[in-house]
Amino acid sequence: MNNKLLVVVTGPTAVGKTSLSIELAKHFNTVIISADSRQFYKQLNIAVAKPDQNQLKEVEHHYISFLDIADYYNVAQFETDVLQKLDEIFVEKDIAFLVGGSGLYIDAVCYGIDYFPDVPEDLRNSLNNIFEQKGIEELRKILKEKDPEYYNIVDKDNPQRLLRAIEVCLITGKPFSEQRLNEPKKRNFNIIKIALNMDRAVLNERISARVDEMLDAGLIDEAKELYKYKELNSLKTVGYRELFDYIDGKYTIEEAVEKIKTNTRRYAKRQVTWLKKDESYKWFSPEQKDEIIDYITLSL
RNA sequence: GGUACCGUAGCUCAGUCGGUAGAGCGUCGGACUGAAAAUCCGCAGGUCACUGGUUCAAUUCCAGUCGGUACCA
Repeated sequence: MNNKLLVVVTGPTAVGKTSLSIELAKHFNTVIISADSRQFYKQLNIAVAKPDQNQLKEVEHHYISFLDIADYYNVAQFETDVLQKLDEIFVEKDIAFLVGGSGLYIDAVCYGIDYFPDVPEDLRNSLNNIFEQKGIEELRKILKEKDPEYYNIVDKDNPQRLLRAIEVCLITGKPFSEQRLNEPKKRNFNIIKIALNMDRAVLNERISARVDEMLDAGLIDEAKELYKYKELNSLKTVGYRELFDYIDGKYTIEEAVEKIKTNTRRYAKRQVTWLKKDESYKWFSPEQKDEIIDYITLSL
């Protein structure tokens, strides 16, 4: 353990993570690592509320716009990448910020994630085909046979959970549950974790206002440009999906905008649910900049 | 002013041949180890516009009042 410090700054979407973290990074004269799984992609800009050019100039950011929307990427890769990047950063700096709203990605950096081999694309495709043709009951049947222990605890209504467990069983030849150690890994730096939140009604208003701003900034045009890639995983994203449906004539622009707002609210709620479970977060209002600086300073 | 229809959950609406009600959406809560801005689960919520009448019993039938919509003047 050295005396280096990673400061996590997270919270629901639209709470004000970006601008606050830039002020914090400037104050501590250091860099920001993004933990926003959709800001990774260079073609996604408006809907994912990426920091703008000026903000990116003010503070050095890592892991923003470093992937193509067609690239395959995952949490485990992120863990590896960020740990390596932190080694580089901590040569010069004593402190770094990890900022974003993707809770699973933050946890992978802080606690690690169990190792599993990559899944060949055709295996995932064929399992998806089984699901589409035979339904979820078939997935349950397969998993029950391959890994009865995990079958007992898994959410049996959730196709992604079932599919993932089956995948791992098939590529490793061992039950998923056996390989899921779920033990926090040791890090050679200290970590403090800050979560930002505010009154839900106020947050919901901010979400609504931000969506309107995105529309003014040209969100519809951005969606039209990306329409041809709509099947990519990276485009299964709030703000694009709803507009793709609008382009398809599924609903009016007004309906699509309402759906973006609703889905963003739901996303924010899921983020808060995830964070509340982790008691290591220290909660602040985004206005408590001075208190946050004091809190970080005490940990240095 | 007249006629017709309507007024049930936050919204859109179902329903009860009279026995105090439901669905979708939203809200709220939750799960979640390689799709995570993804995926999945759950709960709550209604003086059935108001007042009176008939009835053992009215959200339901009747009358009036108020509000809305359409058409006629």
